[in-house]
Amino acid sequence: MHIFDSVQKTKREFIPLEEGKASLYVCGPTVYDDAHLGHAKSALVFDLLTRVLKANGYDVTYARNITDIDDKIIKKAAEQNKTIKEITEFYTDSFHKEMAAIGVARPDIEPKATESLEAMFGMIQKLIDSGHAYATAEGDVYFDTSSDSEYLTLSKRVQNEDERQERVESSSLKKNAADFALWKSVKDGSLTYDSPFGAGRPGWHLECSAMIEKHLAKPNAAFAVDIHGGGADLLFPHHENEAAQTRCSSNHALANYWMHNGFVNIDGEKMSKSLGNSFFLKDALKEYDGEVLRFYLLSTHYRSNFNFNTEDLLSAKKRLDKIYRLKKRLFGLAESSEPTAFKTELLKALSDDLNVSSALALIDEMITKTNETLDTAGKHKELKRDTLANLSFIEEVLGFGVKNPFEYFQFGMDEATKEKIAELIEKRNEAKKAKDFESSDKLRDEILAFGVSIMDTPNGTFWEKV
RNA sequence: GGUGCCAUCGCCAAGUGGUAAGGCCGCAGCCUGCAAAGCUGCUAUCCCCAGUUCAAAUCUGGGUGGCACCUCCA
Repeated sequence: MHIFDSVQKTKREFIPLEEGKASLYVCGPTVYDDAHLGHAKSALVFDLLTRVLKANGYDVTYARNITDIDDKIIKKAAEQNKTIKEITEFYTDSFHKEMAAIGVARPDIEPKATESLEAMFGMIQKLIDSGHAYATAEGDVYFDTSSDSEYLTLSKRVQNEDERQERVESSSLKKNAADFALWKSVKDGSLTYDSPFGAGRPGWHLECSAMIEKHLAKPNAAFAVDIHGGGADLLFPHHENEAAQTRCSSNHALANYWMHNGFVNIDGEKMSKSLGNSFFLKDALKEYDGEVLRFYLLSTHYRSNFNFNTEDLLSAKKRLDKIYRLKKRLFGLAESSEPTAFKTELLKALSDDLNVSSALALIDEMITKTNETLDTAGKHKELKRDTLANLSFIEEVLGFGVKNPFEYFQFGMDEATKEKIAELIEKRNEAKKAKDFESSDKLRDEILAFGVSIMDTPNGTFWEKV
């Protein structure tokens, strides 16, 4: 399998630190607000990555953190007159629910900042002891970027001297402008923790490095983890700083492979709160089946920027519909456990840096070919068994088509409406039987008015939400 | 200003040296009482200019046009 390494800027073959195993760490959300489509995209990308790694036989350990210590959380709590814990628990819970709705599995490890303080203290101490960090008179602890000869090699950034001078003056206690906080002295009582360095809060970058050491790092490997992922905006300064902390406090570099997913824009504009409802995942879930959102957000390569708009989403839905129609066509039949050429090809496409587009092309070709054969006379027993196996594989590795196909096509329809439609279909079939096509067509118009389409098949009349 | 990314059919989108995947939309047809679904057929030489090469959407240089990061935002 091959992965595009966003630090080396090239596609590299994936060779794990430990044979047969893969460790993955992804920067998760700060739980102070509802998840937006960008969070969904990131979670989806790395959910797909773990599935593809597993399908390739790797024993995957996936960790994604929850940042529950942050100034924005404190601000929100104050605004809503709630406790920090009420805020973080509420948004952690909604994050989990919404991710589940788009088929994102929970990571194996989900560390929280509040539960990782000891690990952070240990890392700060190591950095101080080794001369990579210093405490100021005000009680803050900073990472000394000038002590790390490899600083900025990750993001390949060039320090701007003018800007640097300017910032040094505005923050006189820092040795270098680029130095970042490991521990922030806070004495207002809003949210402070006792530490060997005084009361305060950890710097944001620290938790990821500390959690990785605590949960994933292997003692004698050249890298702490195989893969580190996150949004494209995290490369600098977040990941640059994480990498610096880790290499200066341990005997290994942070990650062998770095993966960064592209951004989600809305109708051509960068997401901003002023754009309203489509911004949040929870609002999108009211309008569309979570799996449609999953399919749509995953249908473009993860490294490209993604432009979310209704037209393309509907186009994606139609594509997913085809998978479900084939499922419907083969509903209730037994599947083969034999390998198929399709499965091999699909995994091959996805193993090439998650080339979902190629995978979808293979899926569509498989569906068309299968339908074509099924349209001809014959039982096609083997084809049906293999096709079901193919569909199962699509579910496993891409998470598409996991629902009951009949329920999928009834998204958002209440029971009363469903019963009403069933009644009208019954009446229409009677009219059809009597060859009273005028009545049957009138009844069909009534059914269509519910926003569904209907289809007469040899197995009866079915309807689908449009 | 610094660093980097991108530009393929009306729309979405693969493809990193060998003569352009797939989907949506559209048109024609098969099927159907008529539809829907399904199936068949049809639709691009890859932003512009120059260069390298037997051969370039794919490499190099220049241009134009988008975009991202450089402010603890995925």
